[in-house]
Amino acid sequence: MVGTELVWEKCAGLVVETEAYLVEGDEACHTFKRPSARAFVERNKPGAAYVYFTYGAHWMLNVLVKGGPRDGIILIRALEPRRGIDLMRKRRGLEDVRRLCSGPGKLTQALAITKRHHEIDLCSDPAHCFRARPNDNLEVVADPRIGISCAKDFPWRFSLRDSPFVSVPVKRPRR
DNA sequence: CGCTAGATGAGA
DNA sequence: CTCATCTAGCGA
Repeated sequence: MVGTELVWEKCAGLVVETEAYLVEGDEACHTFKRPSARAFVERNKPGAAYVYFTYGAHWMLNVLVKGGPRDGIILIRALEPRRGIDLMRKRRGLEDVRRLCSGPGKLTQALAITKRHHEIDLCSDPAHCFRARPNDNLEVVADPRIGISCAKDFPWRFSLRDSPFVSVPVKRPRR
């Protein structure tokens, strides 16, 4: 998904950072402890939006993927704003383009994503979808997930190499 | 720049 | 009680 364009009504941005959560056996995935999350996976097709509220303040946008034992939920963590930037600025109350969508809670605020988008199909609505883009030299790096308190070792945070739009800069080896 | 505190609501 | 976060406020 990194490198695709997330289209959201009047706004759009390049996906530059995601995190993968595995439905089976991943302690950090909602399905590990929540029957409601498992029911969501059961009743939905791949491409369904999984939107939830956390820390009493922030919405998180996730996408359901399916592949048998590799069923998963992908958290969209950061975007490089491409369209509707002034609208994003207004919603965020910020000017700096790099800070508009550089975090999972920031991008939902910039795109006005809330509970009402939970469970919508992101494969059938042109106003809410991921568009493939021609990417010639796309370099994606994998690192440990951040912001979680368990299963920290899985290197399932994926980001566009050297993107200045990610949430937390990827640690680069010194040279 | 880095660090910390605290807001705030839903699920279990 | 925990939590896949963010920002203001403070100090260097």
